[in-house]
Amino acid sequence: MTNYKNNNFKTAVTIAKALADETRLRALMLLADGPLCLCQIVEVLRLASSTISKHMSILQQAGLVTGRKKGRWMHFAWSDGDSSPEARQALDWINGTLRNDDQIGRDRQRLQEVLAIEPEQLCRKQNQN
Amino acid sequence: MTNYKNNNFKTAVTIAKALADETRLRALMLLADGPLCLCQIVEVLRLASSTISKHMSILQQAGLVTGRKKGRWMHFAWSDGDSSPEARQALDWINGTLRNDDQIGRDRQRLQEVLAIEPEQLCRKQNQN
DNA sequence: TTTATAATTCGTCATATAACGAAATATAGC
DNA sequence: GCTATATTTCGTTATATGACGAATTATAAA
Repeated sequence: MTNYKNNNFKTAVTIAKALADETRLRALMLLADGPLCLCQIVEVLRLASSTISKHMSILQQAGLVTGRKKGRWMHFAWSDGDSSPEARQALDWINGTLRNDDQIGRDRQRLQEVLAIEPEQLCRKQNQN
Repeated sequence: MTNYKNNNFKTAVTIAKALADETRLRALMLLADGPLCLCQIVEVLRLASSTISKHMSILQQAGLVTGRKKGRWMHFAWSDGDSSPEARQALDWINGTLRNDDQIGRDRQRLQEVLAIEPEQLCRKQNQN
């Protein structure tokens, strides 16, 4: 007999909602090979930085992604170790499902181009409009 | 080299969207022990039958659930065998995550009461308001 | 064929969500 | 301290979604 309050339900809904958006899935999959800063994700997905920031916040709240401030830059990464088992399983599912997807492949290709640009130059370009 | 068009992305988004709703997760988990007809799900979740019908349709489109007409009744069940691997993995994830959840447990308990009532009586009650 | 009824579809409303640009915040470098 | 700048927060707008009841559809029984 246990009094343990099993609250996986809220967690699962939060995770599923976080995954239920094309932009967030693409952003999540961009992190497959390592951390990225916001402006790099912005450059690949071609959306406003405020929009991407909100999306990353939702992914963080679901425990799928960690965001660490390194100087002026935020480094977003998959939350492998320190996340809930539910989040880790969800990451496995998404990664297994989308690893070979075409859209994700195109995004990764564009990421390679973006990685060739200095991050500083990238952000300056984005903020000068 | 392959020309195979890998379209998992749309599939994954559809599945994640299907899972991103409390009512749908509860309905999905109600099917853990076997098929149910619409009016039974309606009785447990206490929502309008049109609402539940829409939810089940979304779960079906995502490949998570099958609906078979048996006479006047629809029998909804997990789509174990004939679904996409993505859907099956998603089902595994959700089932593993929510199997011991409190909310899901309460729903199952109520399902036991509902299963004690004849389906015919159940539906008549629902349609006479 | 007519009637009853389980489920679905349709029309409507209220709420939630995603997008943007502008303003605010926080950190690095001077 | 001040200035530049990467990111976040805020306010707004358009679209998506979930709920309901009424109308429709499809099947069983009479």
